[in-house]
Amino acid sequence: MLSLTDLSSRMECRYDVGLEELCPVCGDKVSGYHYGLLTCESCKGFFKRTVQNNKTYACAENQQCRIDKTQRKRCPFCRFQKCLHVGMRLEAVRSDRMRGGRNKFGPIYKRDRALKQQKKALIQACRFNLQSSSPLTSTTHQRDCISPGGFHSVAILHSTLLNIDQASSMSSFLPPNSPGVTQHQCISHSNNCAGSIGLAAGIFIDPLEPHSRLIFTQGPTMSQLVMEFLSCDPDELQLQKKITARLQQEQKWHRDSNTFSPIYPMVDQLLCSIVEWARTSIFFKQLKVNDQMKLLHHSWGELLVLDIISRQVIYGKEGSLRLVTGQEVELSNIVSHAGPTVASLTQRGKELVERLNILKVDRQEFACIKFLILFNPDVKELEEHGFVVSVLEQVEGALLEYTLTSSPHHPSRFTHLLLCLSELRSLSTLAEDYLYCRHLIGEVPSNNLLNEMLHAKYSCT
DNA sequence: GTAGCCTTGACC
DNA sequence: GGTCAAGGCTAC
Repeated sequence: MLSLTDLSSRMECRYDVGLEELCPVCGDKVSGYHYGLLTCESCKGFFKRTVQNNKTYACAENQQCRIDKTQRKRCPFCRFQKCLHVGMRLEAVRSDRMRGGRNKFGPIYKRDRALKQQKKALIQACRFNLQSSSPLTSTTHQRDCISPGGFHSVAILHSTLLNIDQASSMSSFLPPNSPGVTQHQCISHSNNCAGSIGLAAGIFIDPLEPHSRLIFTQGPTMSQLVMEFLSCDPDELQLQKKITARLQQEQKWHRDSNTFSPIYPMVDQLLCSIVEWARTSIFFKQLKVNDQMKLLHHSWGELLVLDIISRQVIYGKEGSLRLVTGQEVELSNIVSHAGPTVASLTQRGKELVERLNILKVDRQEFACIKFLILFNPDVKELEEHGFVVSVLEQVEGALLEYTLTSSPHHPSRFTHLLLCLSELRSLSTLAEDYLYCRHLIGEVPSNNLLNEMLHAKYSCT
């Protein structure tokens, strides 16, 4: 059982990881701001030597070397690519080698410090609020068990992330993409994701000059980042048409079968759209496929619940549940026909929607929350844990700044959003447990993404 | 070549 | 005068 204290200590752990500041390149202890961001002393020196001496390295492997404290010396090529990827600035290395003084990043460092300070204060306030609210009950001991060895079936998600067409229903969600592209390859060899990386790190790669050096522009503002998150969201109308068409096709296919409830294909289609969203999203698409899978196996339930909840806030009507197909179902109908778990889920979901409606949470904030859920540094054995931490910090910073700008008279808005996220996580646990129980009694169709996700989550118990 | 420590100097 | 992010020095 997971108590609120557990949840709180996990949040504490996660945020302390952020606040004690590990080097985003190698995970060593940070010694200060160097060349645009907080890094350790050795990566600072490495970056300086590389740029000052105009060094060129080659990778003996496949340019996907893991860079951590113990292995950072092994591959300078991948280490330097990672330095650039996390946002170290070439132009901060002085060409005239003048010592001392301040550079033009002073105001950026100052703003970053102020944001970190404010975030720390708000998170502490949030933690205090959490500890004084009622305890949660759930069975999420398996949440800590995500590991590559624990997956029974990873075929559908893996091929979806690699964009290999499956016989399964999700194939229509998959536009072309470069399989298995890492952030290193992305920066050094491809312009496909220059827009996203550029926005994230203030880097611009001239599309007409693929072999030109990186051109550094002014760093992105947090509001730019929020807009980037929003632009990753699929168009609701297109999604509605696509899923409706797929469901009609499946209905024809299974016309003679009355074994499965129609809700499962819909959940499965929602999961496909979530995977597709993640796969093409800023930051996520730069991760290695193994890390992508680990993050999605961990967060699919929360993303699913958020998808359903946000649709009610943005498009829904009071007293009814709006489906992704655009249909409306009376909540009273659901409650009267459902068992106690679904009735409880419906009631708690309704209350959460009411809270979000009172807060008037907008699409930008929902877009940020999706990234907060996806980039979870608590997921075990991430190869690029430092990158995930760094993205999470950027998302938190962007959301905090957005709430302070859009609601200057409501400084605790960020805290309220985090509290709503906490309730959403609790709801997700309940929903996942429910789905897994239905799966055990054979109610969930096999060979689909939902089935695979349930297996991945519960296989290590 | 690496990485820890030292020196420098603009900004507050 | 203190701070801190640059470059420099040097033992390994």
